[in-house]
Amino acid sequence: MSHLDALPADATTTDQADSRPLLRIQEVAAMLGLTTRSIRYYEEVGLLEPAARSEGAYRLFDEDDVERLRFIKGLRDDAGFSLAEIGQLLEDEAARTRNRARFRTSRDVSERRAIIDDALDRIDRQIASLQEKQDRLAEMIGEARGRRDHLLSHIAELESGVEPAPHEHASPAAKRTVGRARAR
Amino acid sequence: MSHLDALPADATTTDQADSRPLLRIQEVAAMLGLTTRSIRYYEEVGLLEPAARSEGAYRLFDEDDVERLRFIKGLRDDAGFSLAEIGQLLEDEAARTRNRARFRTSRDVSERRAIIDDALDRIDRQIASLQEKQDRLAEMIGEARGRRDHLLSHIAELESGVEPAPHEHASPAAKRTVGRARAR
DNA sequence: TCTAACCTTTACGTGAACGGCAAGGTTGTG
DNA sequence: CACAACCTTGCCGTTCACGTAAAGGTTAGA
Repeated sequence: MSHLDALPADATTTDQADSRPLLRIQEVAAMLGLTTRSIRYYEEVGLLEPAARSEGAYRLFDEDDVERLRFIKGLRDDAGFSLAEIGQLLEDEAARTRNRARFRTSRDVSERRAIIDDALDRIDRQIASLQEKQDRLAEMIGEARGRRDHLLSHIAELESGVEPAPHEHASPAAKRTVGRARAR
Repeated sequence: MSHLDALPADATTTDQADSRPLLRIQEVAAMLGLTTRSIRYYEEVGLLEPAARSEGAYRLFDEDDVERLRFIKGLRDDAGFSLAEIGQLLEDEAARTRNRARFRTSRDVSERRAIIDDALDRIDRQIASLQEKQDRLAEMIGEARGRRDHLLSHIAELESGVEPAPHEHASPAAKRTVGRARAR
């Protein structure tokens, strides 16, 4: 299912009151929790290109632009990618997306197929990158859990035989059966 | 020549008869894939404090320091936390580590218990942070998979309505190694 | 003892990712 | 038409996370 916001019909832009609502930079920024400066900067470094410009050169963003920006923000905030890495992940997807519209009318099947395959490859790379990052995170969580268990074993040690043991690192591996107080 | 005063019998660079080996900054750096500058910087911003200094003020790192640095690197590279956030996660764990020395000598069980409980809380917060980040990553992966499926449906659409394409593509779930070295 | 290879602090430089003006043009509303 | 509230480009400033010398002290080995 889609994840698009149902935005109010009230468009502050040139109301061509039809298919695609176009938003100005401030609206997009507020909507996504970005600053206008950031959005302009992303454009400056080639991460996106607004769908259109008004007569007076105002940037006008469509649904896809917003979606793309949301993705960028996610990659930056949640995944912690640099803008350069994000650029790699997005590559020239914008151009490709535009191409998709162009080739929708194409009757050359193999060409259409090639375009879609290309997009698929790119998405697969995106997923692989994210997955890789998630795996490393999982590993770190595992390590943290290990440290946690280690501490729990110390607690168990305290609660049972309370004498201050000689205590040097590395407790016996037999201490694995520590009751789980509360995890996660 | 500097003043040679009463000096604790050890004061060694490479391990002597001492139980724990102390490493110099370059060794630690090479070992972890960090630069010496980074390590000094982390100390500068309060992320760690080397276990000791040599007589000539060389930084000397023990196992715990290395472990801590490895954790910091993970939080930075894999989880994408800023050094400020890492500082939050590590809090004044350094001071707590010093407390552990007191802990070892303390015979007061409730005090020992308190120290451990505190450490446990901190680790739980670390895990929660990592978990949260992992959840958001999972969400992003889900969205990417959604886009992928969408594309696949387009492919199916193409394949059903036309004659077979001359050459085929790689299998759908081919896991391609996107082995990119991280910059910096 | 001498020396190469480390290390120290101090300090200025740098790229990334914006923040924040200024000076001026554009848009919707009264 | 007036005007506030947007927007534009241009440009300089800032924070973070280091890089890169400079000037000198320390350590281990021959």
